[in-house]
Amino acid sequence: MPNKDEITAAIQAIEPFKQSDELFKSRMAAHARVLSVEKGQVLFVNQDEADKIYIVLSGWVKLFRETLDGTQAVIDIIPKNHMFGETSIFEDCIYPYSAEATETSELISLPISLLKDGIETDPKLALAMLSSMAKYRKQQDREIEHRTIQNASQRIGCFLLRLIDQDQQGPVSIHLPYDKTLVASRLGMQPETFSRALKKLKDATGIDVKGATIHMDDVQQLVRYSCAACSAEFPCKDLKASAY
Amino acid sequence: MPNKDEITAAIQAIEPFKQSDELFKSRMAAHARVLSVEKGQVLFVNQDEADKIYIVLSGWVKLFRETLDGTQAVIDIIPKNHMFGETSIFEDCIYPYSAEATETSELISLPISLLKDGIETDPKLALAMLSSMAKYRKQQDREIEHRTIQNASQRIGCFLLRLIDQDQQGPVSIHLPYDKTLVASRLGMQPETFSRALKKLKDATGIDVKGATIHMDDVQQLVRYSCAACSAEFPCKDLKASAY
DNA sequence: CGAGGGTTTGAAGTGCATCAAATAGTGTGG
DNA sequence: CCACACTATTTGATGCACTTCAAACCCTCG
Repeated sequence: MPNKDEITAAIQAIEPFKQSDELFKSRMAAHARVLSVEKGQVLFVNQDEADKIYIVLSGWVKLFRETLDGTQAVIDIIPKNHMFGETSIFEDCIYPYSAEATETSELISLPISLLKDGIETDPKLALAMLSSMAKYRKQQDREIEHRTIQNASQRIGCFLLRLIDQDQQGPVSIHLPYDKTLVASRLGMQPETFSRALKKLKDATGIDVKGATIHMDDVQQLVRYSCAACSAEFPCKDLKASAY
Repeated sequence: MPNKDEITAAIQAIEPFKQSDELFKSRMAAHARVLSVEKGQVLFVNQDEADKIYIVLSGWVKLFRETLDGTQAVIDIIPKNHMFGETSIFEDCIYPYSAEATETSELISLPISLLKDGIETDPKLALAMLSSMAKYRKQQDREIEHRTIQNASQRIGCFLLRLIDQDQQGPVSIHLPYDKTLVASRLGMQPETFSRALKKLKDATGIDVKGATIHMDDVQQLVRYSCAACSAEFPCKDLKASAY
């Protein structure tokens, strides 16, 4: 169970809050509630009235939307020290997606009204939010690009590259941050397709796959394969934020 | 050739500028430059240094990125009275995409520094930008969803629905805003696929297609077909902004 | 009328999804 | 420590959706 200091630290770690008013942050910390959730627990569903924002302390939260027949589209998977639910501030306080813990996780929740007030009264915070929103937008644009021009194997390769410290030279080991099934949905493909595409990636680049651990002698093997079908050049600096 | 009043009106029409300071807007108007561009003319390319933002007065501008081998991913197609290039403010003033006129168009350009200053000094403008950014983000989220769970025909149907005044009852006629080839790329499919998928949509819903004009007796025909594979219900209010 | 671009059609191939089933891996209680 | 139950992952077989390449058609505009 996190104590006050850890809560403060978590709030401080959120990108747009870093430079913001200390008083504002301490007010947030004072109103924070810690919650522990089990795997599969739903935090809210699409179109719910939004009264809280959440910060992930540990574990992972999947954001998604689904159709009446249950087909679902994963929008994002939120890692430790990131926030979600905040976009609803600009949308009549309605969550634009559902949120579910993908494993046992610890979160903190904060009243959304606090953040809303903060943004409206502290111009510096508003600017910081703008900047983080713009960054997110860029990621989404790239996501659309990837799904348009990269095939399944290349998308996996690209995903792996974003898990690496991008300036790294020489041999690298990567550990998948969560279930292969979840990675697959994050990349917009079926688990079966993921499995086969990973094998294809292995044959094409010579990477070494053992369970959830992937090893390669040189990052360039992957770069050549995946970044060929992308408008950006490796290292794709701005995307590192999407990593974990 | 647009005169001063038309320029002022165009600036005034941009969503985030509507409520902003009059002085700011007149300063913008004073610095505005009108430019006429031919079909195919490139305004800037991905990674160019960004010194201007643009507003479309007439015609259409395609935003896209492309890989070394020329494959391109269309990010958006900007209609009249909309702005583009402004996201670069938050990204070291580098354009994150290329821009090309898809037909003879009239634009105005504004120094990006003006907008940047405006956002930093006028909190109201910053909030308005935040709000419009959030709206755009929502659209992009939905775009990803569509490409994940809708097939080609459903995407076309959804696109058509967004061209309609969504509360409309009874018979409707729609005219495609631009080339079918361009619509296809906007929806992430090949022209051939578009052609065949449109025919399939016609067979499935009974809509009437004549060249670029599409007629139907009842919008519900399309709604049943397309919105089944979407997490949102018709009318999808917030997406109307993406229409034209 | 002819040229050229936009659009459609046909034929063939590829990639991914789907369904079904086998296998590997993990945690549980005995 | 083993056997069982359950889940994650892989594999196989098959089908459908979309792409690709090629060619025909259509429309518009000089």
